[in-house]
Amino acid sequence: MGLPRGHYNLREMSVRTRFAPSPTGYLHIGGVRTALFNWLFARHHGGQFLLRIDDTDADRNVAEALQPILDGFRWLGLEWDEGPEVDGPHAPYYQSRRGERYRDAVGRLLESGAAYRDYATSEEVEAEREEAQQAKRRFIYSRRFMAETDAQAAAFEAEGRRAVVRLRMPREGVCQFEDLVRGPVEFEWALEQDHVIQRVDGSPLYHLASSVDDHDFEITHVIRAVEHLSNTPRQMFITEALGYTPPRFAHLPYVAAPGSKEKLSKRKLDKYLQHHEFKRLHEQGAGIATALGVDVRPETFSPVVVDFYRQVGYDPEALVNYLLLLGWSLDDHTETFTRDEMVRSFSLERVNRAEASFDPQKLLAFQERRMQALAVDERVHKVLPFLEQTGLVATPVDEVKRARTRSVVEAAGDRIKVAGDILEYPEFFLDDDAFEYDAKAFAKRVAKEGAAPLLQQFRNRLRDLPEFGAAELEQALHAFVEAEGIKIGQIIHAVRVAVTGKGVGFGLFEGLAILGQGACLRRIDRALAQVSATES
RNA sequence: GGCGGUAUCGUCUAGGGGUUAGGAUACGUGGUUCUCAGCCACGGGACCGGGGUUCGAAUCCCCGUACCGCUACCA
Repeated sequence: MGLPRGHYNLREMSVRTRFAPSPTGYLHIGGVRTALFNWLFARHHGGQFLLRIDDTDADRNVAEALQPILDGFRWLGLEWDEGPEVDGPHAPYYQSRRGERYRDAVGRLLESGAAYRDYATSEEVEAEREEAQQAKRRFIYSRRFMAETDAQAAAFEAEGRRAVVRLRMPREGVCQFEDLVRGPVEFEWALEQDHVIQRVDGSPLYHLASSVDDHDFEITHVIRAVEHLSNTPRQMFITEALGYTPPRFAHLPYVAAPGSKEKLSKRKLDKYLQHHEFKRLHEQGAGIATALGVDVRPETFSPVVVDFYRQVGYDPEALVNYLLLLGWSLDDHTETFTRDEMVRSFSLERVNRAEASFDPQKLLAFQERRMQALAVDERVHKVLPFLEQTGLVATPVDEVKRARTRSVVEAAGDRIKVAGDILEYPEFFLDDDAFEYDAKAFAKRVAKEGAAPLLQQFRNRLRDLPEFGAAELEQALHAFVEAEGIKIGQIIHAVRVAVTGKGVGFGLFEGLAILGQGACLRRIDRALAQVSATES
């Protein structure tokens, strides 16, 4: 504890950070948190944030797999200053198109002796590794197949061997650096392997490409997840061997799975679904997605993936605000941040060092708070696409339906927590004979002994009402209750079920007023007809 | 196995040699109400263990323990 953090002078430096997604087809929630911190750090210092595509290993369709990721960044409002689609002075930003730079770097490393051609097969190296492990020794590659001269290389090649390029790592001393989150860090060089930086086929490996690009793109601060902490020495070695100045490093704790300290993974959805709250989050989303006709297979639809939140109608500000506080805090009480406030107050000094598990409940709480803070019209705007997508209103929506939507949103109030929750109220958009009755609620409230006659009488009162506003309706119902000498519960639930099909919902009088007199009467008649049909 | 990291309510966290260890979320109880949601009030809930230093340790040091990460011709 109390480790000194890095103090450095940023006045003369233009801060440049990067996030480097591989084109996998989805944007991982943990990745977003890392990207967010990079973005915030750059914005805070008035610098640039760039996106670089790590596709050195990709034989897939990069464009297709990249699109959802770029869409995700845009949805979250994490605009990049240089990178795919926007380009910039250091283009291209795809590693697959920078082969020349990497080959050049390998050539220089070879020339200076910082790297060597190695003619061992992976099996041979693996055998050495096994042997060391058996003997409980540290594994250090023998460099048995190292070719230092062209003659040696030719000899190996005559045997039919082909070379990878390995780093000639130091075998004594320590690698030290100051991590901006974790303080001073030390690794023994001798524990480092002679990492491969170029494959047999001549393609570059990650550490080489990354180190070269970070220099080429003038990255000043590499902010990434801790799993890269132990990769740092080899990258510093490459960087320095190339004669470059290494960037500053900051290693963030990773986002852990709900209720655990394990790294959150895209592949373990089944496991997370055993976590009660995570399951609820997923189910709530799946309900909305199903109504939308969205594919909910786990490969594409998972709360681990950012797209999930976009699809079910979360507000990106809520997600970002939640993620910000996962591993970072300003003080002991500030929870809600606007984008400007985040940018203004973010600093690496206040990043936590321990991993933080993803808490679905807290995310939902941020989302609810955010929705509550939005004006009705803003919520209407968010909700409309969901109604359009399900055909509940036409595209584009007409003024009548827009007004109806507004009324429902206003009446539903806090009940609409994510925009997709509007789909809980289809009865306000469907014809009087098209919405469904919840069988259980119907049996309990309408088909129940004595309920129908009361409903019939109250229907007639509604028919005779000159004004059909919520206040008049409330007054009418209370008058009815008093006249009949019944309890309010005996009639109000029956009316709700008859008119909305459900036992639960927002204020009944608001609901009746929204539907209007004609619809209410027709709906009650429909319910009463259904009662007599079952009775006979 | 080796190397590295981390440890405060269930969860996210603030704090930090002497505090009633603070907030948020979740949870419980009560209130408001036509149901649900919300809102209001109240409540229970934490410094991983053991040594050491010290008048005093949750805080500093050491040793354990647990959890996690890395240990690729992946990124």
